[in-house]
Amino acid sequence: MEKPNAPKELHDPIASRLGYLLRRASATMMADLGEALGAVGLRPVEGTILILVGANPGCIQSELGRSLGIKRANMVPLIAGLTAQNYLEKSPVDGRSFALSLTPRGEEARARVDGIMDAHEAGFARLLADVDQQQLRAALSPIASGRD
Amino acid sequence: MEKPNAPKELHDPIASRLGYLLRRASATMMADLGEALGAVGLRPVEGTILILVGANPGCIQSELGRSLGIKRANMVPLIAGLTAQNYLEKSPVDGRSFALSLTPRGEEARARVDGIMDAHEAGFARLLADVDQQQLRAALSPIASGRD
DNA sequence: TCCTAATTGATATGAGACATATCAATGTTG
DNA sequence: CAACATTGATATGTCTCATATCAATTAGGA
Repeated sequence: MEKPNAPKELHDPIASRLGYLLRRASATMMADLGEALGAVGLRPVEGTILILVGANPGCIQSELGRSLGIKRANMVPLIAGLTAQNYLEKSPVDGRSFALSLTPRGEEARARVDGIMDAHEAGFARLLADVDQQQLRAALSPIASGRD
Repeated sequence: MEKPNAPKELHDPIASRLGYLLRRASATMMADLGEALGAVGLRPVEGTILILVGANPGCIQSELGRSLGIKRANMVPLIAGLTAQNYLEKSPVDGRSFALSLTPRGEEARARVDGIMDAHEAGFARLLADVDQQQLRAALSPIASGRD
């Protein structure tokens, strides 16, 4: 046989499929971001929410959910957790909804998250030296918007 | 105000991040593939396994797991399910592992899955008319291989 | 204005993906 | 042979995501 003691590697006709590549690439980046955000004690979703609230003070959790593709029901524990940890503040705007904003602690965390995300993306951008980043984003955007 | 009755849309400084785009694009394609594969009664993972076993008859489930980035523990119910439904056959090669192969029913399903996946990818390829597909795959591959 | 619709936050609940720890049986290697 | 690694399996826990339902509230059309 050609390579007697080589670890067997399967022929993979799936590896070239776009959907599969997206899934695996996304998982890789999510795992990396998750580790990086461990330094702040936040998960990627939570970091994302802080950034989004920072950019949209006064927004309500339903809007956040729509923007992130997260169902209302699943936003509840997320916002509750961030509020309980004093990252977010709620103030009633309606009889039913609350304007969200960052607490000072939340703003501090948001800034750290932003820096961590920059570094995280820069690391992967290095893997893509010879790829047109603008074109890559242009390619992914319409797919990402496909089902919201 | 500028647009009185427009549904509020948040400013989203996250939407341009590569990792986020990958995650959303991947979710969109997975959902679409999931629907398409509903016609065969298989989930995306299961379809992928049939294709992989078809291309590598005699492989064992640990190899499949490594190739797909699925932990050994999580392969067990997958292979058991496909075997119970008579898509896969096991024959002992070791005292501990089994050579996997497609049953006739499995081969038939594999062929249908392959066709469905082709159509599925073609649909999204249309969204990327002006993007170099080769370059896109070249960009994603190194990221996808980052953490296995 | 009044009645119906839709929206919001909340709760309960279930499916699926993925991880870790552990185990017995079996191979492999020094 | 003895130490180690691998395989399949089981149990278990977390996280994401989905649906159904609810009460309160708001918005819109007749």
